[in-house]
Amino acid sequence: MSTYSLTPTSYLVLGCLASAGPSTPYELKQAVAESVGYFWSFPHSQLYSEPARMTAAGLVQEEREEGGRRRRVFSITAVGRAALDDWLTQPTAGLPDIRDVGLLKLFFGDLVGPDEVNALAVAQRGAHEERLKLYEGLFSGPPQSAAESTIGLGIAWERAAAAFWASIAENPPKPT
Amino acid sequence: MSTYSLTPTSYLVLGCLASAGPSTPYELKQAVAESVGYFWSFPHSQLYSEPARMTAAGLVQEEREEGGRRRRVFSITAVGRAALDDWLTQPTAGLPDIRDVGLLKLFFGDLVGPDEVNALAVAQRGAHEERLKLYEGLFSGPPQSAAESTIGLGIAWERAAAAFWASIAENPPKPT
DNA sequence: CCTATCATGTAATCCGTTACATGATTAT
DNA sequence: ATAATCATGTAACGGATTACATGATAGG
Repeated sequence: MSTYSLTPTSYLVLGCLASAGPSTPYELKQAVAESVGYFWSFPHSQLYSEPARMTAAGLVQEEREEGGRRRRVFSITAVGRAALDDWLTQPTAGLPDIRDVGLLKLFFGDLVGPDEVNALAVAQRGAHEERLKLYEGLFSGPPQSAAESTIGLGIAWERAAAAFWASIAENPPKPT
Repeated sequence: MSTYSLTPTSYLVLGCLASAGPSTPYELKQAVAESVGYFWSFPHSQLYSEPARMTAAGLVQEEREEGGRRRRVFSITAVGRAALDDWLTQPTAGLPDIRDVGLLKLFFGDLVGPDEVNALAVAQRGAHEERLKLYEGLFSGPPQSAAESTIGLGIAWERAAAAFWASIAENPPKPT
């Protein structure tokens, strides 16, 4: 047997197929772009290769449309659904790395100078505030689903990050 | 010419070499583990392969110790330092994805049920609080350097995330 | 009709991870 | 001595990104 293992991307695709029903890669791309893609993005090519890999593993099955373009339509199998449920049922206490390029530059800020750190802080603050506005404009009322509730963490993160960079800009760290 | 391009990991290594001076991969590993590794971690094997790649590109040079174990010692070259300064000087307005596995599970929470979502929220809240305590214990006074100031974002993030998951646990999203 | 954009897909490369493996050093 | 742990390194695999490429549709 192969050492095939499912990545978060795999489960993302499985979850989308379970939620939205049979989909073409392009439909997946669109669905991802306006929802989960806000906090977990990747290029569209993976929405072609990942279902293909999972088809080989039996978690997903592929059909072709009859007429016209004969696009591929993927749907989740019972095996795939079981794997997804297994994964969703494990609570996951692990935390992600922040892996923020701006923060990495700040970390090495002493190698350059306060001006460069300040420019970085201003740029980062602006970007976070912009993203915050985008998030705040997405929904009006309280979240209507678990999926919608995820935006809350996005908003909290952007607020925290914008405030952090503002404080860096106001009170730049000076090396001793 | 090769299409060699520097990744954030490359700059991380360059920055460590610029900050700490010539280092062996193991010294890099230790330095990373107790500082930048808190928000940008990777396995130690990359601290062997990455300097090797950069040596080929002329950004870093390698020497071997004389006696005993003849370990590799890497040091940044003038070319490497210039590349690092270039990178540090560009302000980087780009934002990272959150890419949080727990958040991904929450996103698909409607596929399982409120109990599973609650268990997830409790586990995530606990993990974030634990990490928060770790961060808060690292330094006593105000940050003494740009590097130390990065912990501020870590703390802000953990607080925001812990509060978010607490709110999910208290007020679980119910699908309509 | 022509062209710009959307839609759909493939190929190749490479970074990052996982796994393996072996020298040194310390403790008992 | 010998086990255990720390230190150091390599090999191989595969997922993720980048780049390329072509088919449809709509607008002018």
